[in-house]
Amino acid sequence: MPELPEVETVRRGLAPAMEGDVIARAEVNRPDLRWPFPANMADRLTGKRVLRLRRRSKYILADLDSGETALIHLGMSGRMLVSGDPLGQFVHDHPAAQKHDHVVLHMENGARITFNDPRRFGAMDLFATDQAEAHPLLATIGPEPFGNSFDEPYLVAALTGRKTPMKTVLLDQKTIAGLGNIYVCEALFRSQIHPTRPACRVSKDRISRLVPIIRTVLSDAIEAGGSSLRDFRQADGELGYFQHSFDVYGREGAPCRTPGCTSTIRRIVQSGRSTFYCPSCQR
DNA sequence: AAGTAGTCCTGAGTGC
DNA sequence: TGCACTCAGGACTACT
Repeated sequence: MPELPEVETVRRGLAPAMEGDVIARAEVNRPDLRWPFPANMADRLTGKRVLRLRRRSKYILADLDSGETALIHLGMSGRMLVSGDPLGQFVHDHPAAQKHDHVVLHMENGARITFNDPRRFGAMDLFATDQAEAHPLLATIGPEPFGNSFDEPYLVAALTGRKTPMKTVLLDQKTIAGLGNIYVCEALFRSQIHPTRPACRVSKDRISRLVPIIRTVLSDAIEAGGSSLRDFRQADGELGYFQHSFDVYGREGAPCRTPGCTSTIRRIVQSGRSTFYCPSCQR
């Protein structure tokens, strides 16, 4: 469930506890999540300084002073807990270990980072920093929505000739990085594009509107995540999925919020996933 | 090549 | 109360 905004919120929550500090000890409680952890992961993390935390799509990347980069993917149910931060940004004590605490990073500064993931769709990997762009998980990912290479000409080219439904195309990480089921539904609603419409049959005008709409949908959510971050700092330190209000996602049968529209939100299934949309507003 | 279906996993929710 | 069942979904793999 964590999509780009949630992952960015997690990255921002981890940064003050990790950037510039040394991993004093890495506790690895199982051999794998979705895939086996890389060989000797605990040893390769221990004693390394985190130079910076980056994000690419839905992946968090921690560049280490060993020349390696640690990749963290939250999958569907992954959460991060920050506790015991001596800088006072996370004021609570270390909590008792929970079920599904798979990896715990003990920082030299006293902070503790706990990666908890009940469904184990998450992942971790380690590789040479200068090989990051060639990593199989990162190599085929499309442009970042906030990057310069995501613009109208790019999106027009990416949609041209594609008969695939718009919903499916935007969910494809090769088209654009970081969108998941929720924000695709929201972006299509705001741009009034019907989710089943073949990509090649969306007008250039609508496509050009879609570019800023995707950015706004995501930045609104990041802003909401930022406010929940401030709450986390006072509360339990848990970083992951946050409450956010949606126009269509999860609102099957509820009234459309477009002023003057009397329709109710519908749910259909596309390639095995729920799509929510307004049958009147989206064409 | 492009598109779809199946797969992994656990917990929450629902119906009987 | 408990059991069986369905659903959630990111992203890979294996088909058509």
